[in-house]
Amino acid sequence: MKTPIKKFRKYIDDNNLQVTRQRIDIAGVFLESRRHLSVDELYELLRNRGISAGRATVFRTLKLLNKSGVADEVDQGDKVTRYEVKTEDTHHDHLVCTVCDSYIEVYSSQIEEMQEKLCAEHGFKPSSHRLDIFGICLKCSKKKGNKKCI
Amino acid sequence: MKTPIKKFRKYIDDNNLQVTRQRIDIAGVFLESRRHLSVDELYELLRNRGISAGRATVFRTLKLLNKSGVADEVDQGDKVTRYEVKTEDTHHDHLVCTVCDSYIEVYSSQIEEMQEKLCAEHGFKPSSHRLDIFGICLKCSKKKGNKKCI
DNA sequence: TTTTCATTTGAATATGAATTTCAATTTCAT
DNA sequence: ATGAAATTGAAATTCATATTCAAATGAAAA
Repeated sequence: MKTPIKKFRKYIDDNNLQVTRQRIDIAGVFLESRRHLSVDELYELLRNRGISAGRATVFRTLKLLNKSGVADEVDQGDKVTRYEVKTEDTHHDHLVCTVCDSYIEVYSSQIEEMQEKLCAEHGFKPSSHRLDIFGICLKCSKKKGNKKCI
Repeated sequence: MKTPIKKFRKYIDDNNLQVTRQRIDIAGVFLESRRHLSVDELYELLRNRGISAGRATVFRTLKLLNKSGVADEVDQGDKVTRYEVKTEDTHHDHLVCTVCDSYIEVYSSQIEEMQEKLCAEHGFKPSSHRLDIFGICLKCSKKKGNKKCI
């Protein structure tokens, strides 16, 4: 099992790209963070840690991480593309809270199987899918106000 | 059971809006079409039929149709918001072909049930969801070239 | 019908995220 | 160290979405 950072370095090698300070810094902070991050969010996170990197570089590095198979794109339906660290284990779906924007990652092999069956019935060859359930998380449904759930 | 156009008119009435030529024309063409339409696509469709309406009006009318409960937003993951006529029957998921951009609407009550269960396990109150499976449709997988499937 | 007042329209403009440009800088191999 | 090639990042561009505002239209009153 290869670590994300090794995967990233391998991709860089294989494609005759260079290992630069920015790429290492950006990948490092991204991989540590266990959140869904947009370009701007990651850019700010880097700034807060005193790491200098331009937005364009953050943007390009996230694309690179995605192509390396280290990062997955996630679309929370708000027109902003975010990325998450691709887990070694299976694909997962999301329960997205519309009050606090937090999310829970879930996985159901039964649902996956159903999907396979559904595709087969239509002669459709699936390559990826996305299941997002929007609603209200436990914390928020217990609260009165509209404060963020952290 | 109310027809979509009546629903739309009721919404207009209830909100002290006006029934205008443009709104009727735009809603008419949208409801006839059985496709997913973006603002620009619907705008072009209208032009082709010799119906004059500005992009801004098409944009606003689609929002209005959405609020009326006549149109649903669909996100094909390509950063363009499209709308589809909301069906009377249950919600459906999509098998989206990444070669020709066509899609098949599918529905599986079993998958829906699984989703409910999954949410319940996490104390999550679902309000909506989105399941899109991306892959290659039957027609495209039979073809050599990359021509559109229509 | 004519006046009055609010709503609607649509061309133009603004917004904002995604993406690209390009000159300056950095990296790597020699 | 040198030079070719890749990278960086500020600024510009693109493109869909959203808003502005003056002119047009609609509805209600006179």
